[in-house]
Amino acid sequence: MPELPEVETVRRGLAPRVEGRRIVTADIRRPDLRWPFPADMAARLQGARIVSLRRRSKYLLADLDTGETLIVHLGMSGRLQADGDGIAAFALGTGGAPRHDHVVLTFDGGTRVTLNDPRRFGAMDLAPTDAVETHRLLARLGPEPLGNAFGAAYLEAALKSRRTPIKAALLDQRVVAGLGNIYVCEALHRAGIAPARRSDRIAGRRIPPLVRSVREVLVAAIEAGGSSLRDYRQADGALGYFQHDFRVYGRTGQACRTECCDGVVRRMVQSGRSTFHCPRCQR
DNA sequence: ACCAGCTCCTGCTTGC
DNA sequence: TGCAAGCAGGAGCTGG
Repeated sequence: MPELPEVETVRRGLAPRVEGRRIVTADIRRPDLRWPFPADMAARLQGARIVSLRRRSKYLLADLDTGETLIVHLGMSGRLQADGDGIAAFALGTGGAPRHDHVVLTFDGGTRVTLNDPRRFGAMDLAPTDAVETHRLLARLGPEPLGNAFGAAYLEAALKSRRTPIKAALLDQRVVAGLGNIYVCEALHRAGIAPARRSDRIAGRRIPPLVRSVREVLVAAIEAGGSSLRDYRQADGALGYFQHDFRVYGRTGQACRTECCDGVVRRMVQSGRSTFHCPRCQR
């Protein structure tokens, strides 16, 4: 599913098409995704103008001129795609109405934004803009990995009290918000840290390179338009292409891409999730 | 308090 | 070829 780089790519694609635009119709085609929508969501959206489209972690936040913010999470398989203002609609199905188009917003000027989510792990909710950070889905999120609050001092303190493997700690959204399985694997590989290493047993001198690796892999992925594995597409339907730059993710049995390392990428399972790593250069 | 495992759902891939 | 099990990028919840 979309991790931070994918959500940011979608935000950048959508923002110029929806900011300043008014929602003419909100077609809510089912009552829920992971959780029920607010019963009056359509009424609260219709007529509202989107002032700005922001991102917090993996959440898209559309601030409305009504004083509310629309919160969107794409779960594992969610897509948000725009069409109707000159861009061709991305072909989702083979004729007929595409399956799993759960919410369709039509804007003045003709732009249409469709939320498609086969697995329905996604979410949508409305909250007062001035209190959106305290919404139950956002309240416990850690710092943005690309923001100033995420640095070596912060991360060292956060890891010191945790006995879980570093892989699990970086996946924990309370530690740092926005990383998922792919980018944790990639960041740990770039930092040369073994995914199974206990968080509280990582030497202090190794923390700054880890922070740097997290930032580098996210920035590179955003520049590449995200990673397209199964479901993910950019807002205009285009594929991301960072998956071609993976150094470990999904590369079981292939050569490690670290310079001068002759290791082979291995897959293991940590807390039920696949971890890809090079046992040779990650310690 | 912390942490591992389960769970929601659909669909693609893999192996027999 | 057909079928069923396994697996997938998230994350809240439960129970040890």
